[in-house]
Order: sequence, then structure tokens, then C-alpha cells
Amino acid sequence: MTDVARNRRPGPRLEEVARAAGVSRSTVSRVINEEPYVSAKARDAVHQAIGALGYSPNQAARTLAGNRANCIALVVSEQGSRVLSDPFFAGVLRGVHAELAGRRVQLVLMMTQQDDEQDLVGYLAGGHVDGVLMVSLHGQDPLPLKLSEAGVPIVVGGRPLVGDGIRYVDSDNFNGALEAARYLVSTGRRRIASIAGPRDMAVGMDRLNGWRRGMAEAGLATDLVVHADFTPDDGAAAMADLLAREPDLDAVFVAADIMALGALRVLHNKGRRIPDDVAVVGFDDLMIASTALPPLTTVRQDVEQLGRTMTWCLLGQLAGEEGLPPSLLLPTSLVIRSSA
Amino acid sequence: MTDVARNRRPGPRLEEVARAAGVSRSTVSRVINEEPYVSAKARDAVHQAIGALGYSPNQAARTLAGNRANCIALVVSEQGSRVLSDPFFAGVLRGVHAELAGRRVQLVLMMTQQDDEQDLVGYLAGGHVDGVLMVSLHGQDPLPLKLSEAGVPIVVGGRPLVGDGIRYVDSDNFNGALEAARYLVSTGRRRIASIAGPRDMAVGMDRLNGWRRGMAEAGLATDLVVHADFTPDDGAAAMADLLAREPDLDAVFVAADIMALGALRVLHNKGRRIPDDVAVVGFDDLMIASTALPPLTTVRQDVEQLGRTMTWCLLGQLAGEEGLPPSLLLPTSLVIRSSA
DNA sequence: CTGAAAGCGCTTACAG
DNA sequence: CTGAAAGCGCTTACAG
Repeated sequence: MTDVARNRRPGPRLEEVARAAGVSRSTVSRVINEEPYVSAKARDAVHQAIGALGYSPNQAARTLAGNRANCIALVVSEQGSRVLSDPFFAGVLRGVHAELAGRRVQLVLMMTQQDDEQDLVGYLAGGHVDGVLMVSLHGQDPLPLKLSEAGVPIVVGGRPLVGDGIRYVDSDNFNGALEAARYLVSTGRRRIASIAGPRDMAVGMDRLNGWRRGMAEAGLATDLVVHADFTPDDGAAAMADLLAREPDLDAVFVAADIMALGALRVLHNKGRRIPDDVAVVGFDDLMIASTALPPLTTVRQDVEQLGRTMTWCLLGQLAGEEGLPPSLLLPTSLVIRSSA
Repeated sequence: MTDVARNRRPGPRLEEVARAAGVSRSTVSRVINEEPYVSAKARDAVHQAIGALGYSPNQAARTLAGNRANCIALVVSEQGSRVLSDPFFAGVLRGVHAELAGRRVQLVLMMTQQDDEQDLVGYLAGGHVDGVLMVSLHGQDPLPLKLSEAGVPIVVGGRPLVGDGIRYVDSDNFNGALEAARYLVSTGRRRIASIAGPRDMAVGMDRLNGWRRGMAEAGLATDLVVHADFTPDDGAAAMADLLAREPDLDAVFVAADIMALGALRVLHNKGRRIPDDVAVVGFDDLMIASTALPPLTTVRQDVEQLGRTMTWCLLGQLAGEEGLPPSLLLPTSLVIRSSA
């Protein structure tokens, strides 16, 4: 602390750019913020000065003066802290980042804990961020609604189960599951089970309903359903359960690849040939789907695109754009491999 | 823009806290920053006022006035944009976040692109962040060295191959691989191969060298080595290669679970029983290790702890703590399942 | 232990 | 299209 200069942020200031370009600070600011009503001559001079000096604006000062945070938060509602290793989250993050590239918007990552939710709402509503992207694996999460009520612009990844007006982007889980069901029917399967996701998650219910619709179209029964968590072990337990109830089932639609992994193991251990005896279709198209034994037929969702679209929606909202869709569903596609 | 009040950050200011507590702004600031030389009476009054008003300080103003960013960057050097879905990255991120909890330090996520590296160095060295955590999967990456030379405090996750003075935290890959090798030897294996990682990554070389040392200890040959990328397909190709060269190999140490997945598939397809004919040991202990067929014996590294430790190192450095270790290796442990 | 005052580096009406 | 000036909300020597 003896050397004050060392504590000072290095680099030129807007002031110096103005001097070098022969204009006022106001004009430099306008150029930087790409405002209209700047002469081409002034603009060029400023750009050149910025380049020559290597100027980069102080974000804190911009935020303080502009009453804009230049920052959005990605909030992950953490269930047992396993979210981050989820490929879904990773894909969304990748998409968010890609969409933000080149914009002067920073991404701050926040995770909710059970106890600090009120703090988090206070923080996010307190102007530290301009808007919020949220990935909530748990549909009942009250946080999106609270933030929305607090006036924070928010876009949720995955349909929330509570809060009607909340903008979200999701994969079209219903139609993805419907397509999977139709495919199984088209290949001659008749006794088709489903390992569904949790009841408190929209993704679980939407995929279940899509499968149900497909069964109904074909006049097939929908009694063979077991709900399970999105883990291999739960998928395995569910598969064992289904086989005990109906040894003659000839297909199973598993609402997530990660559960399908467990289901494949159980089918293999019980001596069922895949797909000869039992056809298996998963959902998500994780990397592990293609390396499973046998390679898994599955419904592909593009989670990176989901992240990009969420970000696009939020930025549009922040820019005051008109006519943005309230919510969006992204198409899925069936990837046929060996398991069905 | 007609309603100016709407554009103003909501909530009370430090000024109001000072008034409510009956002290000056300076004193409130000191309390907030936990500085010494504040009377207990003043401290209590301030805390009470903060609570009553629901005050939360404006980070931008703190940053601007304090010449401190209150923010660290997590930089991910992106190779083909597949990094984010890597469980390694996810675990590190979780650890970083956990270690940051409760501190008034924000985490900004940045990804390097090929073309903007100079911009990134400029940005990170420009005082926008106080320090940098970096996860570079590619050991030759010049970025850590450049940042270090630019005076940016940095801690790297995973040993960098260039830049001697750079502080890093890594798992003890050498000893983990050594333990794996010793275990295979102890179970009577004699013709032991290894699928090694890429040569340009420290993690690849360290695990290879650990295995070599274990072989040397037992007087066994180290000729059966194939280098491969950390993907299931590359692991599969490497396994096929090894079997072609030495049909009688009785064990293989695979330097990453994700490659082991492919190796298991090839061994299975070629009719080798695991572990009866060929024992397989992986590295990492990913979730997929326990659900592989058969469940994979592997060397566990605690990547979340890696993230926590990186963060701890960086924060200590920023706080000017003395006697911090230059770099750290975290212990690994062998997890014995069915494959070996 | 405490307060008055300067200053961090921008943006933004306002007046021209 | 442009500039002078006020102000964003804090921190930090400085003086006491």
C-alpha cells in the first residue's frame, strides 16, 4: 500500500482517448456505446485513438454511471450439488457463453443453497445484474416466480411448473417422446413400458405424456410405467421392477439416457437380448448414448441451442425488443442406433 | 427512459445506513469491510441498520472506489468447445463455487477462443478481475505464462507444461498411476499394457510415467503403450491396437475412465472376459465408472477438492498471505470394483 | 476510534 | 452533431 500507483488499474482512461482523438469525453462515450448522432469523422478519430492506446473501458465505472450492470446471472438451483456435472447444465452453459460472445455482457454464475434464497432474491433484484437466466431442474422451485415478481427480467431453461407468466425455453419433450413411441410401434412392438422421470419435473411429465399419447394413438396400454430419478441406479431399479411386473414386455421408452444406462445393464443381466427381445429408446443423446452396449437409440435434444436461445430471449427483453415470443420449444430428433 | 426512477438501482444507500446508525459513511464502510478500529457500539449500530434497511452494497461503486474488482475469472481454454461437458471441468467449477461461498467475490466465466487471446490477456490484465483461475486441458497453452508475465495473479488447475514459476494445483497423477500399476502386479498380472493420454498434456504424461515406474519396480516390460485422446472411441481404437500387438496381454491401465469405456467395449466384443482374461483399471472415477459393465476399478481424483484448493490458493495470494505453497498435488485413491 | 472531503472513471441530461 | 458539468455510490488517506 506504500506504492499507490501499484494499486491503480493500469491502462489509459477515457480522458486520454478524448485528448488523442481531439474530442470531448462525451463523444468518446457515445462512440463506445454505439450511439447515433456522432459524425463519421469523430467516430473514426475515436476508434483510432482507442486502438493506438489500447483502451478498454472500466466496467465498474460504466455500471455505476449508467445504472446498468452489464452483467447477467446464470442461476443454477442446486439439488444436492450434482447439477454442475450434469451434461444438461454443461450444454446450456456452453450455449449461453457462445451467445454472449462479442457482447459486453459478463456472465456471473450463482448457485442457490437451501437457506440463502431470500439473500439471493435480494441480490438479484438489487440491480447487481440486468437479468437472470435460470436452470432449475426442479419444476416446483419458487425462485423464478419470486424473481419475476420482484421485477427481474428472467428466462428459465426448462418449463417451470409454477408461475404462469414466466418466460422459458425448453426442448419439445412431449413431441420427442411421442416420436419415440411411434417409432417403437412402427417396428412392431406391442408391450411397451416406460421408465418416466420424477413427477415434480416438467421434463419428466412432458416425456411421459408424449409416450402416453403415442400409445393411445396405437391403441396400446399405458399401464407399464415406473417413475425414477435421473440416475443409472434408479433406472436399473425401475427396469427390474417392470420386468417383474411384465416379463414379456418387448420395448421400453426410458425418459433419460442416464437411466437407460442402468436399464440396459439390468436387461443384459436378466438375459434379454437388445433389441431382439426388448427394444430400448432413451432421451437426451448424451455422449454415453453412442458408446453404450449396444449403442442407444435415443431422442436428441440440443441443449447448447437451448442455452443460446435462452440468452437471446433475455438480451432481447433487456433491449426492449417488441414481439418476443413468450416461451419457446425447440425441436428434438430421433437418433436411431442399435438398441431399437 | 421517461421514468428516471425506474432506471435507478433500488434499495437504500450507504448514506441512509449511516444516518440510521447515527455514524458517518466512513464508519459504515469500515464495518462493511471488517476493518479494525471500529468501536463495538458503532459496529452494532451499523449492523442493526443494515439489517433493518436491507442494505446491500453496490459492487460497482466499491470496485470503482477501491481499485479492486472483487471478482475473479475462471478461464477455460476451449479445445473444440467440448470442455464444458467434461466432468473434470464441472467438478472444478463446483469446488470453486463452494470455496467462494460467503465471500464477496464474484466468479466470472470466460472461455478462450483461438483468435481473441490477445484481447483476453488485455482484459484480464486490465484490472477487471483481481485474479484468474484457469483450467487448461492443453499443457502447452501459452496463456498462463502470458498472464503471469502481465502481473495477473493466477492459479492453474492441472500442471502446465510451460512456465516454470506458475502456481498450479493438480491431482497426484504420477502416484495414482503408480498405485494402479502396483495393484495390477499384486494381483498376479504380468503382461500389462497402458492406454496413455495425449503427449502434450501433463496429465497424460504423469499417468504414463507413474505406470512406467510401477512396471519398472516389478521388472516388467513397458513396451505396450498406445497414446490416445480422452474419448471412448479413441480408447476403443487403442485397445484394438494393443490386442493386435499382444493378444496375450492380461491387464491394461487406461489413463482415463472415458477411454476405458471404449476399451471395455472392444475387449467384450473380442470375447475377452473381464477381469478373468484381462484386468482393466481406469483413472478419474467418473460416475460412469461405477455403472460400466463390469463396474470399473479406477483411480479416484477429487476434482471438486481441486477446484476448492485452486480458489483457496488464489484468494490467499490476493490477500497477501505469506508462505503459500508454490504448487500443490492432491492425493488420489484406488477404488476397487469388478474390472480388476 | 471517527468524520469531512476528494476521487475512482465513466454516462447522461442539458444547452448549444 | 458536440461539450461542460453533474452525478453514480462507494473507499481512503488525512486530520483529528
